[in-house]
Amino acid sequence: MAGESTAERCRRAARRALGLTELRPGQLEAMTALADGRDTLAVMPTGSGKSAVYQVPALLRPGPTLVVSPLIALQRDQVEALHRNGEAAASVDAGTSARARGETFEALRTGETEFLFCSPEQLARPDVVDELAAAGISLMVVDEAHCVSSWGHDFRPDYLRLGAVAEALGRPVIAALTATAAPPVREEIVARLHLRDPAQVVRGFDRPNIALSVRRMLGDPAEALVASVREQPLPGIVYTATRRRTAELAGLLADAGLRTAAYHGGLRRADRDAVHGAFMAGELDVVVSTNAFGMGIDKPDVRFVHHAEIPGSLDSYYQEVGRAGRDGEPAEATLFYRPEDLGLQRYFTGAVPDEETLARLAEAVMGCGDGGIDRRGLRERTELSPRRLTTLLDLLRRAGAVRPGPRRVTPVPGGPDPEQAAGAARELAERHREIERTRLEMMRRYAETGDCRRRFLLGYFGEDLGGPCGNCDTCLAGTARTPVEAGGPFAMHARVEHDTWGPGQVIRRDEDRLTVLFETGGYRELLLDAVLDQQLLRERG
DNA sequence: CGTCGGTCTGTTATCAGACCGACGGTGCAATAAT
Repeated sequence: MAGESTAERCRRAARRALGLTELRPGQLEAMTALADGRDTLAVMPTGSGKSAVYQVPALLRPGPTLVVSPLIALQRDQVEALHRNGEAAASVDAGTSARARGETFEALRTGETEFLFCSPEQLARPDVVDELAAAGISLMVVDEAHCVSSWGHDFRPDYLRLGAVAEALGRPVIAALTATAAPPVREEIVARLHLRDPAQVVRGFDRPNIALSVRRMLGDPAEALVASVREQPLPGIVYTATRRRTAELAGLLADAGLRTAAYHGGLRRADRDAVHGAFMAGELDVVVSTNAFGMGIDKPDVRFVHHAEIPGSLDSYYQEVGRAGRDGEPAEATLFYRPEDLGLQRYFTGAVPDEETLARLAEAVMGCGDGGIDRRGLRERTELSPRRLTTLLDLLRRAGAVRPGPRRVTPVPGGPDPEQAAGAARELAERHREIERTRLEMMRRYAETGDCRRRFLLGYFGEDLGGPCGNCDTCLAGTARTPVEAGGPFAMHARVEHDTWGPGQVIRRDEDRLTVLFETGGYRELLLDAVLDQQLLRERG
């Protein structure tokens, strides 16, 4: 229809294909940007219709849609949901037979299938990338996009290759979707996925119905935690830091007469599914879990989320807490805090690759001349696992030494020699670890603050809650102060620069101190007096 | 980085404390044995 605006076309498609009569403002904004061919980063809470954000533009744009999703279970859920709407969708994973694979790609090429779901690991296979390139993917969606930042560096390094995959696919429009991402995580998603001038649609992080509190523990919190759960409306989730602890706490809760189960990544598939299913069906009062329990759990009536140990960042914490009270009714989030527990998280952020291995790898690439070497050959020569190889190659790439392509890895002409490259790569890894440590440090400050917890948390995510929230322990105890007047030097959100940590932004302002998020230094707290006396910061326009 | 469990040690224990090493989360894919 000539003259019809993109937004109007999105509304109509949403109504016709998905039966959505109302669109939320953020939803429409993100859809419209994508339908107009603009890369988009959408940060929207679960339950705000993130799927529609990519499905509507997918239907409006010619060419099939690739959806990258971290869990096979999530891929299947989404495929089923699309089938229920009468849309053609499929997924491909390691369990897909060669024959089914062939048929799926064929259907994608002919336009019979609109949506294909797969993991980042599938996209590390050159044959899969070739098939998708032949199908002419027009929209690439990265669901749970915060995984790029939280998993890419070590656990699932194929997340780091998605930007290169997009290039190899002829650079379709990219949609990055997530429920939780603090400003530096957003920046990393944009950079890693090579988003070009993306529309950023960020909708409210605040979940005012969740009461926040921290209980400082001197000894083992188990007893206090069990007592607290017994007084609490059910159901709920208890997060622990180790697998062992899930069984221990689940046992204590069972002794207290609660229907409870332990959950972690080491359980057999069938047991995990059984716990998940029982929790969703309302047959369990409490699931005691490691951080394995989470993505894909969208149960509206979770009444509490307790943490028996501190998690590694506010990003993780808020993601886990966000599983409470999705129905909007009152819910509780309590952190049982012991400073000793920070040690485990410090260990988790630990390892930096050694320079010798990096140099050996750099040497192996450079010793092959300009034509480079394929990944298989590199694996044989260096005896590194595929995962390790991907992680190290990414560091060497950022050090300007190598170009890791889908098949071959080539040296950068005129780049640094292996020793220099290894040194630079190691430094990048060290810097990343330091930033991780500052994120843990922010988690600790949340646990120890006497100020309004919600204001602290939202400040971390880049939002300014005007005054104390009235629904956290510090507000109820009366220790939460009203925020310092805006204005003056180094106001909230002011752009600043530090000699060592480079450019940054003020993300929090207390009476006597500033918290600044530096691009290269991570989160740092600076005493205002010292800042003024020693001129530690300069304000930038 | 901190905890846990085992072993060692010492003006000889029905013992206490030091010391040491192992261990700790998230899932994909691919493979081996039925």
